[in-house]
Amino acid sequence: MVVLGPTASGKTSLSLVLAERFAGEIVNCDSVAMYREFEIGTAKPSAADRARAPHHLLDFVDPTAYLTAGDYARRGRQTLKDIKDRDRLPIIVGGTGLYLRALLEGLFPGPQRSEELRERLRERAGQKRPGYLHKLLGRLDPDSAEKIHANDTPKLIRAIEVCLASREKITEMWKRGRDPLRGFRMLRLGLNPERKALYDRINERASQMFEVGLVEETAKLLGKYGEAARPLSSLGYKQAAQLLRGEIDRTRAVSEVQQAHRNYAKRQMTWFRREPEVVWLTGFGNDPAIQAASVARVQAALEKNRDSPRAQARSE
RNA sequence: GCACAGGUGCGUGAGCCUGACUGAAACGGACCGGCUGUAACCCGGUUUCCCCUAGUGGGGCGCGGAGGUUCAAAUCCUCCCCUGUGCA
Repeated sequence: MVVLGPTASGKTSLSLVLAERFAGEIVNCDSVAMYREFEIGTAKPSAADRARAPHHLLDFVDPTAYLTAGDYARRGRQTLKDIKDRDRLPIIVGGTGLYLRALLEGLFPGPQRSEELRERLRERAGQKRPGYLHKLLGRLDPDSAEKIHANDTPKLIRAIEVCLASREKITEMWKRGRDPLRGFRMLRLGLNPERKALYDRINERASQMFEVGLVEETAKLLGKYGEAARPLSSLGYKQAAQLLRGEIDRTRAVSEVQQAHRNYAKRQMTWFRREPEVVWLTGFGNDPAIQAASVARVQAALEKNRDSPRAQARSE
């Protein structure tokens, strides 16, 4: 099953209750929480939380390494399979929409990133006129150029990269479809608290992060890895680094982190609204009423699953 | 209480000198949306005074307040209110 929702909606809290109740294991689906040593800014579950259920795909990437949606999907599927083989319930928890989609529905079968190619494209784009990349893609694959906005550089680069590396149009590859996860009946629980209340909680949590040492953690990471650590540019760490460099003061840093989290939550909701078959719950995951409703949903799904012909065939 | 700076849409803040092209740049916010390997990234849109019109369009109000000059004012003039800084 999946527990999804915007930041600060209480996913961790709900998932732990469900894990304890249904012999579950947590599979993280938050892109930044996968990196080691990024603790405070990612609101990772505490040691006490982690003792309540096994956690997977948390803290497994070196801060200087790159992890892509494709890497995550591959590892995630293996993890899900292992949990299932142990006869436990996998509970995917997180807010990174693309990673969740990559895990459940798969990505198209395209080539992996090529740093050299990207470097060259970026360099040339810097020298040429603004519309350069878009025009280039237009020559390689007019259909995809039509779909990607001329200003969206990262997506243009990926499309060009795919076309060049595979000597095929990316739209042709898309037509071949994805490779969805098989062998699971998914139950998706979505947390959707009232916006105003969510924003209040986000503000509160963001300023709390500063109180418990977000800036100190950032300083430590900067000292150890320099700017090379990928997640240093993500929510919270970015502003803490600006504070350390003296570009902004503490008050400003706090309010910018709050703002960034609010904006992020908004975008997450835009993404999740398109997620298929989500059972939406209007409230926070730590709310007992929401937890009770969730337990009931999971219970019902499990019973239905047990009665299904396939499950009976398996048990015979 | 004397001197100077300033009051613009949800916010910051252009425009004011050199009046018409300004319902008001830009950046933010809020909201909506997109995003198939950097995704806590990246990108797009709407909102941005009220009324009439299916729409093109038209009318009114509007840049602290009240008047005035002018064919025409956020922009020029007068007075008033408020804010900040300097001097008493």
